[in-house]
Amino acid sequence: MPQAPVAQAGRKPSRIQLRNRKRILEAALEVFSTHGYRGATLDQIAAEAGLSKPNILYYFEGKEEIHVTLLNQLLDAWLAPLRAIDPQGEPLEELMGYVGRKLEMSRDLPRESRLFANEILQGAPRMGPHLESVLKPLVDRTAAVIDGWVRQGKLAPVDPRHLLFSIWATTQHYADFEAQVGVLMGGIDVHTGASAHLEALFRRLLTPGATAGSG
Amino acid sequence: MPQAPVAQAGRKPSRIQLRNRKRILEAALEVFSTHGYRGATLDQIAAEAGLSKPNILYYFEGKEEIHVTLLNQLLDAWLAPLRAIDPQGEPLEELMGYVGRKLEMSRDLPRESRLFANEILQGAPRMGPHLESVLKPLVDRTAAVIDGWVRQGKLAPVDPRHLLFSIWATTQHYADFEAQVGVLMGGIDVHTGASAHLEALFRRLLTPGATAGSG
DNA sequence: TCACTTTTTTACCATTTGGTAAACTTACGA
DNA sequence: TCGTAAGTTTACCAAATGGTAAAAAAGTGA
Repeated sequence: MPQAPVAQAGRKPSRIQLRNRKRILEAALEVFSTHGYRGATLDQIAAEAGLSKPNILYYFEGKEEIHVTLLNQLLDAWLAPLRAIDPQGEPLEELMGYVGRKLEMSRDLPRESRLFANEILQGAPRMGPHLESVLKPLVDRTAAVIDGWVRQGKLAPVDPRHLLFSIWATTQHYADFEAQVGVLMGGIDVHTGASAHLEALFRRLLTPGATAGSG
Repeated sequence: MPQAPVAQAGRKPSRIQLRNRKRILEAALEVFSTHGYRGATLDQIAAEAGLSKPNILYYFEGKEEIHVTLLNQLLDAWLAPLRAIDPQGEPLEELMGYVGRKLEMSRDLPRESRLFANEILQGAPRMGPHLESVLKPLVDRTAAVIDGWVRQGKLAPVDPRHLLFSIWATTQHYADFEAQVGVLMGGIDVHTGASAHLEALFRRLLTPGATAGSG
């Protein structure tokens, strides 16, 4: 038998298999995140990975499998900071810590951010189920925690889901819209300013006390 | 002479020409905004516009020209709310009005939002110059206005550019990440909640007074 | 109605691209 | 060191896709 679809059947992945699958996924992250699913080609990924196209198809069943593997594999890492929120912790500091960690991820893992942004932008055609089964339960749980904090008076009243949207939007913006941010900021010291700004933005929103808002 | 590139030479566009160019751009907005530049095909645009592919190429020189035309043509509409900020107005209300208008645009013109998001995400390969020549001067001017307001004590201290990033990110998030928002919100009444949330978020940040922030 | 221009359609092309067949090479246990 | 399985390469395809040539079909002013 030629071309045995090593894909995901065998149980003991060899060292070569491990190394090459990792190479391919790394290359695919680079290419998919800059060109989107449709804009990326197997040839580009192959070149980036230092392998031939047929060789790539020896390790993955096709372009789509590479993409889905990447997406699902990275979602866990992407959501780690959200899972790290401690319901027993100090509410304001837990959330501010979350903001800070998300901003750091935006700086350190911009390709992952853009990969997800591309996928969601186009209607999550290859990740819809995963959003339902992984993201939604986690968000529901976190929303309940935040609601509890609000009811205890530890936080100013907020809609937990809209709060999360704001945190995601503002932090990931620096990765996803880097091309625009770069033009407008001259490229210098974006992170420090962003950190101070988001710190103020969310601390003011969440600190309980005087109810700012006139109607 | 066959196939005369009517593209942009002649000075008096006929009624048919006007109508068909409009149809094509509308169809292209639909298709490009959902699939991205590379993911969109001329056949899709043609089908959506109710015209044949060669007929589309009678009105535009190629796929790229359609895309660039759309982008540059829509950028003005997209930036209108920013231009509408009145340096003579009441600072807090000018900015809160801007937030509200941007959120409405996100709700009413989600395709435009996604079109730009797609382009920026991939490094603005077809809009880089326009960002420099149109967006940057406008942002520089607005930043100066906001800085003035801050120095007059009419606003709490903020970095104007990071403020704008936050406003863009939070409002456009509802259009760009609609697939995700839909999963997490069940699709009901997103706008009302978003409006209240962003109102609180930015009003608290910008209202001058006690300096919240411990570090 | 006629001559002429504008618009549209019918056939095509050349490239690109995801994917395959099968030969060939390398790794590795016995 | 030999045989087999794992991995890689060379040579291809078929479909999709951006684009063109040229003829046919409207429009249009005189």
